[in-house]
Amino acid sequence: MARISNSVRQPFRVDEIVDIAVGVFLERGYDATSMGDLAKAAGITKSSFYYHVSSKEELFELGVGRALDALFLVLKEHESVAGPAVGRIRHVLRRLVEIVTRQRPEVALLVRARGNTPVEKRALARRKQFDLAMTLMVEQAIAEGGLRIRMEPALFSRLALGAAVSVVEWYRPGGSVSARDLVDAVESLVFDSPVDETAAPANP
Amino acid sequence: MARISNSVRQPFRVDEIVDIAVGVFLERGYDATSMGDLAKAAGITKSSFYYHVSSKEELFELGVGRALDALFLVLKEHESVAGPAVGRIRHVLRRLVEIVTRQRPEVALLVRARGNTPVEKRALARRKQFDLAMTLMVEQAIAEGGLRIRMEPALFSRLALGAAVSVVEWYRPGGSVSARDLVDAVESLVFDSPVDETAAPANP
DNA sequence: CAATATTAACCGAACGATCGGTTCATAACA
DNA sequence: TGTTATGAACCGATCGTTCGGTTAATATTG
Repeated sequence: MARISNSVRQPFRVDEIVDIAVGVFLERGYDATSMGDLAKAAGITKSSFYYHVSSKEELFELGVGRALDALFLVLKEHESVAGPAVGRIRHVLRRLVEIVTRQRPEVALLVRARGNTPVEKRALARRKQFDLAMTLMVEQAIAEGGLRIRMEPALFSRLALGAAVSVVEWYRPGGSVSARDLVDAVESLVFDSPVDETAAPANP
Repeated sequence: MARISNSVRQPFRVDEIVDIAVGVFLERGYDATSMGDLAKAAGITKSSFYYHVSSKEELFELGVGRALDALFLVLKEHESVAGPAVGRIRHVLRRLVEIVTRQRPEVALLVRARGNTPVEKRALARRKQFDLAMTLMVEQAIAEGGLRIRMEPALFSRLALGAAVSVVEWYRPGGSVSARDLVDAVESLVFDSPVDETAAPANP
């Protein structure tokens, strides 16, 4: 009926509320998740849940904000701005997979957004900036002669990022494939050839 | 107020209703789309819409059914069962991209399903069978010596399919990239190397 | 062929349930 | 004692769905 004693349970912090929310969003999807579901997952009532966040949309903003912040931080890392563009692409791709494994719920919230509301539109716009940064690196890598692809740079960028991001829909920590292996696997899929290219040369 | 004259407009067929529904689902998402939205898109009232389909869930079933039927038909094609496994994988992957471009709304409905309801669970189970078929081909290709990958077959299968399927979220017919180019691009991403592998050999 | 009966295709209105969100009282903390 | 954190009760809106009624098309009958 009122506040819970600190000796029983510490009061929620906002980031804990967001943790719970994005976790349920990951499993059930954003739209299919009601505020009542989230409150139940937190073990409090809906009205108590609203004490910590002002709206469902705010939870979305906080969630995707985490994902977008993590993505753009990668672009500022030293390995993302120094050296040949091919190496920078490899680094960003590897770090992206790491983020997907570590912040899976938040990334899922981002990549599943349809742009139905202004808030979603803003998130998609920021994501588009990330894609553009990747495309620019691909173009630079081609200019440097370090990358030879048979498609437009934007398409290569989209497919590579798509493969990396698709991981959010099935990866489970502690599952049969480790996060480290996953990073290597995505890089290998994009940069290595699984067939003998000397026999049927794709990049002559 | 009642039935529309045939001279004005032909009555809807069920598949036309499904066409409309999956189209709106693609843009707004299944959960975010109300039956009223669908009726408005069809130009009839909500209750009239219910004359053609019994429930929203039935629309989902009919939609994902289309996608799953198309996928499993690919597995029965001659090029999917004859010849070296590498070639069969290439063919299935290319045909998958074709289906993604041609039946984009239906595929989107399938890959976005979270398994929240029994109907969704059934759809995901069928999809899993398709993934398994792909994995088996990868294993066979490795055994034949036609495929050399640095990861588990199931992982390679998931990433390749993930890259192909990720296309549903951005491809638009008549856009900057044609469906044919897209098919080639996905195959190239998976089977070609964009870097000089003789310098830094990944498959020694 | 004209009258009649039946079915197909639609609409307006309303249903119960659930949605996101609010108000207010109350107990614990500082 | 004022602030913080909670629960009970509740609100209007919207959801998927249903129902009663209406008209166009079609099949049957005389």
